[in-house]
Amino acid sequence: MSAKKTPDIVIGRLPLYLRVLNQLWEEGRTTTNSQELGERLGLSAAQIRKDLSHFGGFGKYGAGYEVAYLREQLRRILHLNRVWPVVLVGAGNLGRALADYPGFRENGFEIVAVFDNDPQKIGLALAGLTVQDVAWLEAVIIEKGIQIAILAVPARVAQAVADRLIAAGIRAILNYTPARLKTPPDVRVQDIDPVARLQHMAYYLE
Amino acid sequence: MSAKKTPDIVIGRLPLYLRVLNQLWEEGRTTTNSQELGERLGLSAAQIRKDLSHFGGFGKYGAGYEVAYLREQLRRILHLNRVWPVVLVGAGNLGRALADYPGFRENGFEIVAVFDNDPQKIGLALAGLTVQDVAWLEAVIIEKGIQIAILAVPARVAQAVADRLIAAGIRAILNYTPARLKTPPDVRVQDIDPVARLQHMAYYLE
DNA sequence: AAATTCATGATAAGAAATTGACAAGCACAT
DNA sequence: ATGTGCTTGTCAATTTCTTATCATGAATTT
Repeated sequence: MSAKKTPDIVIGRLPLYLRVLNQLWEEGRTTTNSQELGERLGLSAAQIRKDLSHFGGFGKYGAGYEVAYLREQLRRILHLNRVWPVVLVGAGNLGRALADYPGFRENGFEIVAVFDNDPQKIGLALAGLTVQDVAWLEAVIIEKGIQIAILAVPARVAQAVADRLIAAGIRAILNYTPARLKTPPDVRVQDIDPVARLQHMAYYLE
Repeated sequence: MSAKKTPDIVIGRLPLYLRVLNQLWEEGRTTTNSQELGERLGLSAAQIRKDLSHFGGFGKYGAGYEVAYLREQLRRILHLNRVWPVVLVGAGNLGRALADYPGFRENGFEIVAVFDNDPQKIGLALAGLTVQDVAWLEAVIIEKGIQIAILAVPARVAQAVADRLIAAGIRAILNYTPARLKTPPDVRVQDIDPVARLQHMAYYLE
């Protein structure tokens, strides 16, 4: 009776599929197939069909997939048929670049509040928002029912801030710090760790 | 006679091990063990031992690992016993934040040149460097023998710039654009895709 | 209307990664 | 010097992930 959960690794590929479908859509294409998707993504056609099969049959035998329909289904599966409000903690160089980045809003994630603890930064205007004192972090998260946070603070305070975020109701953290966050199992963390990525690639260089 | 290659997924964890070892080192610890490393990283002790075993025996039976020694070995394996010069292409919001980020230099990667194609940005001072015309991209890469590039340009020109980088001798690209780069097999790409990460996490929210 | 073509979705096979278990071997205590 | 305790490194077992195969069913052609 175990409801076979879809593997997380499969979920992680769905955003890639969605992005290619968005491209195809912008190119005016109405249909595609697993082979084409695979070529664009550098994955095998079999894998794409297998991944999609976890959620039901989206294609037509002999004809492939309708771009608009599959796109819509993926958006539904990933819960992207809404705009998710996001809090950004940290208004340093990185935080400011993130606040200005239009890609979040364009893809369903809207930064609705920015926090910092530096009096010099509090009150600063940033991408249409005002940097707020981190003291009000919990109040804003609770009031607006926000579930997603972007963490762009110094590594040494990352865990403490994360704890506060989680206590206030945050369930997903995009972690730009190199700290390994300890979180309860129902809180998701994704690390953005460019240094680790460079180090990974350096292995293959000489 | 096939020299069993170490799986890429293992290589990808080594930077995480290294970071924890750096922490332990800063804390003044001289020894550790697979269990402690596992706890700090959220991995099983068995996995850490297995990963390390790909490169030989670094520990002592009954006693664990010497922090300084294991750290040094990992740095050697990852080719981090040197400073890698890096070119940064794109001096927009993101590029500027990356240029200012001290973490690259602190971990063995030094941005030695920044390029853009916008006349407004060319000549700008940026973290001790001057933004150069992207026309000179190849010349600088070749002259300095650079193998690593950070790509922070608009998505629509990402592939074209990547092609130029590769032709000039770049072998590793840290790709901040959402484009899926097509590269020869001997060129490594690591994508930094925060939107995809948020979408991944959104699946688990309600 | 029947036959052919085509790409899916399901299943099976294969490959890869993780976990478990334990002999090996060093350090420390006796 | 011998014994005990502890953690590694390896091998085997298990689990997970990917790839290959093919019957199925829709669309198009004859």
